[in-house]
Amino acid sequence: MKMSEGVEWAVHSCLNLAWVGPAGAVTATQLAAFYDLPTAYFNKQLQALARAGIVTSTPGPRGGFRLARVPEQITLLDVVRAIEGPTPAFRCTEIRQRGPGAQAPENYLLPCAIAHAMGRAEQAWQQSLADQPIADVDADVARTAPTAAETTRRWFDSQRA
Amino acid sequence: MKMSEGVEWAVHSCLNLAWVGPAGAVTATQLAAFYDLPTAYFNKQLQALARAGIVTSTPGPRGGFRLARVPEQITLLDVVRAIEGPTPAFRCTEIRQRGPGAQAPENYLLPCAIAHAMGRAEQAWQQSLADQPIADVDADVARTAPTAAETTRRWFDSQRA
DNA sequence: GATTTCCTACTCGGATACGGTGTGTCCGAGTGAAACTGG
DNA sequence: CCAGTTTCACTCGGACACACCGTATCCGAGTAGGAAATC
Repeated sequence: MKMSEGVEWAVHSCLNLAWVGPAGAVTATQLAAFYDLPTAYFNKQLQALARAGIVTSTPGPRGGFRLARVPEQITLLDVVRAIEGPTPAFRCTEIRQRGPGAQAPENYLLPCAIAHAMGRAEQAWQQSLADQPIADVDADVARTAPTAAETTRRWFDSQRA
Repeated sequence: MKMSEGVEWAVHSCLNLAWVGPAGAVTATQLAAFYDLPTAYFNKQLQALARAGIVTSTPGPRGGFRLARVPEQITLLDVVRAIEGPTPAFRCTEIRQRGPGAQAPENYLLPCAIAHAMGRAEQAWQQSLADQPIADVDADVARTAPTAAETTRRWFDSQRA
């Protein structure tokens, strides 16, 4: 069970966009170049964020991406679901109803106990993600690497010139 | 991010083994036939459980698998980690240290804030799994489908004859 | 009849192919700005 | 000098290949039990 690599890129992009601010749009090329990552694939992930309403995209010259909301209102769950999709990790295929062990359909009105337990765990995971907005991650970065935000902002500003 | 299908099979197998009891070993062929699933692949999952010390395997005629511990001491986390492996879903590739945005290595002594936040969520997930032994799932099944345990046990007994 | 030997059938276990999803890349549609032309 | 028009470079957006891991399968090593031969 592995999470898509794009999630890491997306969260970093949200942080970068938050640091740059809503004034100017940042292109996918610039965001990819900042980490030396494949441009086109990076763009693909940003499109997913745009579809989810996390960032807004403007085409044409001087276009690019910018945050659609303030960092306080973008949770990690939003970003993860935008990239990974809404499908839960554990998918009950109802094998209990298959084979010679199967009973009458009336016995399967209640959900599978295993799926129930797994769903509970996943809900705990999602809750933890939902409780952490991008702003919180930003605060953690400000505490552990105080110079990162300002340095990043200046680099993107220099690219715009 | 999807979990391996084998997890569902493994948990069901643990429940079935718990219902049959430690007296007689159950073969992979029987467990697979019970749900009408591919035998060889099912065997592969059971091997993973055996490597993790969740079940014990005995070769030869009258051989098979049986639970290595009582259901109270087998958590869902044990089963999931046995099948999925210990690798966490989110793997930080440290892209923050790549590209022109990289700073001096001394700035990266503390762990990445994003990986930290993701790790916190995964820990909540694992904790929820660790808090639910197979015995709890068994109890839930006994509540929602009281006849399942006894019916299953009888079917496997009939196969042994 | 009891014991030893051998054999056979059955089990798990790891090594070997196939397919689907994530990964990576490409080119086209749309847009805004800048340059050019005419008044 | 100013307004209108044209052109063009730049952006996102979706459609197109490649690779790796999960899925599925097969055959071999090992073992227990039973049958046969011997005493």
